[in-house]
Amino acid sequence: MRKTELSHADLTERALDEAERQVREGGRQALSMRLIARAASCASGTLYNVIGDLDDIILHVNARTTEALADELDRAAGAHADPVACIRAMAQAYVATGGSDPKLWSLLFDYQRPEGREMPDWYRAILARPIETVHREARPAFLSDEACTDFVAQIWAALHGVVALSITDKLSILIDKPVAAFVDDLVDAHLRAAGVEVKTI
Amino acid sequence: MRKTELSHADLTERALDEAERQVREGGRQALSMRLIARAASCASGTLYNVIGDLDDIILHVNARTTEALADELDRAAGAHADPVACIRAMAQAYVATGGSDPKLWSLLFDYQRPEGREMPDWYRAILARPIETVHREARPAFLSDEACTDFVAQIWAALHGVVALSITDKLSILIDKPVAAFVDDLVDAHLRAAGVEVKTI
DNA sequence: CTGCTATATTGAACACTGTGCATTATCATA
DNA sequence: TATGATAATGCACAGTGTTCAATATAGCAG
Repeated sequence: MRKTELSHADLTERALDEAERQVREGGRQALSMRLIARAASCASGTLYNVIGDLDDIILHVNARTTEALADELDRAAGAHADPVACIRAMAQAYVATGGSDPKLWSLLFDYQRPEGREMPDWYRAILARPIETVHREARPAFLSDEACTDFVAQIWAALHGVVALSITDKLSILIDKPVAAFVDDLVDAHLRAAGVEVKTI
Repeated sequence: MRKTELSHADLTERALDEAERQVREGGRQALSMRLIARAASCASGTLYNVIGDLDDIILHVNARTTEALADELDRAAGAHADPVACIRAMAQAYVATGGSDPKLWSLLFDYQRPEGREMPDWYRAILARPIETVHREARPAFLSDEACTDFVAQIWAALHGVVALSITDKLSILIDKPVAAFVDDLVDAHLRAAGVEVKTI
């Protein structure tokens, strides 16, 4: 029973590659079980055995997107020693990554599990990864763990909002400055509110 | 040509009532042109003549949701004289309204027009309405128009993020305090950052 | 290497979907 | 009332996710 496990891993990868491609190009609407099966060279029924239904496939695509974000945040943080500089860089990395593949991000942001189907634990864990990265890097700038947690939660929600509005073309209703500048202001505001030492320009 | 115009208005209302009901109960997935037609007592083709395709129907449903939000913000603001109290009340009204019909709000937040089809101007105008309400009520708390605009943009994006995360069950990953308390903290932080006089607790 | 069983794969079938369009019916005017 | 324009109809088309009986295959005992 080893051979089938290997080929299952292969098939899963091919299927998710195709699913991701479809979403990137045409959003949730473009996802097609039949086309994924065709691209992965298997029957549609096989996808149900190996991965699951369309909801499960979406979950896996979202997991990939989240891990890509976590990697990007790690990269951004790695380039700076100062925690405040780290926070700024991570915020910019967040919106840059989000803006680079809007359709993929919409799937991540918007997707609600159908009622009666909870998020699996492995998925919750993956969602937590990028947040943990931010917390770890930001921690030295704060006096207590609680202060840091509150700060991270607020800035995370705010950035989520910025990217969501920006993707659906609704940020332009609020402001006309570029997103990057707006994000800088937003981060500044939160740092100031949290009482973190910030250089005034 | 008056009679048909009247019946068109009637049909539109019945169709949108049904569309809204469908979304409220089953989200975007539950929307069905055929079922809307059945409930509105007309053929599906007629909907295309009178309202448009499914994308147009979604736009109209979203317009209704936005106007309901604007009304709710007006109500919340009307109950307070002090601009800071107004801001707090409107923020709470925002998340309360958003949380009360998650599926309807997901449609409003997530919906992206298909490429090549811009948002019509009448829709952009409706989207701007609740933001204008917030700006008008918050204005006295700020020294300049620009300061107020910046504040509104930031708080609006942040609240959008909070509701979006809360709807998709992702806010619990960040914090365990109730949403209302989190929103109070968020508003406080923004007021503090903007240099508005806030009573410390 | 053969025979057999358990497991995996298949693809047709089902009940849907949005949308286009030729056909039919209805309305306003002459 | 007759006629030309306009609007409503519902079938046809090309898709959709998902199920499941039938088929093929893989792993293993002899």
